[in-house]
Amino acid sequence: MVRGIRSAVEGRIIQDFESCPNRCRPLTMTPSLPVQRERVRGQRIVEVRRRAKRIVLLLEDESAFVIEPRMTGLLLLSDPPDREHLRLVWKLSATGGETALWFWDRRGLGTVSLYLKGEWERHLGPERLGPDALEMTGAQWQLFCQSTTRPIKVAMLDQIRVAGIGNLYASEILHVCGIDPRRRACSLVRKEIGRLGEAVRYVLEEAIRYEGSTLSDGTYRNALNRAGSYQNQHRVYDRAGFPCPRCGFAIRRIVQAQRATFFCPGCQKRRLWKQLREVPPHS
DNA sequence: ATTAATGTTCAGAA
DNA sequence: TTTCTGAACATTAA
Repeated sequence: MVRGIRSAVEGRIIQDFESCPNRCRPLTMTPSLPVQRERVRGQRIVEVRRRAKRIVLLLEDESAFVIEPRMTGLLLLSDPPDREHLRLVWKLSATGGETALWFWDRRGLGTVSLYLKGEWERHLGPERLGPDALEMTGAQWQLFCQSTTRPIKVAMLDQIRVAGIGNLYASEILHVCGIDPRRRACSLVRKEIGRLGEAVRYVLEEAIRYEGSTLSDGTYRNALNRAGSYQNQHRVYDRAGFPCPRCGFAIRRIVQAQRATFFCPGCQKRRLWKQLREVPPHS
């Protein structure tokens, strides 16, 4: 998302910031939209940044928008999937006219907050969000695993411990490193933790390269409303009953912490993994 | 026609 | 202190 909107947004001045007329309920916004609007009109957006799963728009007075798309929120430069669920628009100055950044959100679970200088750092800081999954060192993964007795899959979704991994990718990551999602985090041995750290980076970078997963309900789209293609690379997610691409076992769906988990009982063993090889995408 | 499932975060309870 | 539960929401599939 950040890469998709950065060049169109950085350096531009916010001419106006408004809700879009539709029949949806208003989004969660702190402070309220009119207050946000008053504060940001006329200000330049100096930087677009990512922190875990949040998008940060830094303004010239050092306040910042923090956007949480949650499940279905999209930041778009044009061409929304439908008019119905357009929620917000930033009207931006552009050379020779106006451009716009839209927030579209089918379910409306997304949030848009405007924090003052000093405030946003706290909301993105260590009490609210752990280290970014893509920046974790081996030593940090060690500490992470030692820090809890919960199942590894559940722990990976705890954004205070490690920030940036969502439900879909947690299943994919554990399959790549051959770890059973039911294993307690604190039971992993050093070699497994090393593999876990590698798999996190491998899967997330791969998913970013494919521009995310657009599932059957048409969720993620990029800034130009184009579907991603990582769903075609899924090894286990949403593939219950299909053969594992690595060992051929039928993929299973279980529920952990009220969330769906997909894994392969054949090559994600409770104990040590066996030799793993590269997993090709399913056909 | 009703119900379950979908992913994410937070408040509040265990 | 840590972990778990339910609510928030819209839409679709069962």
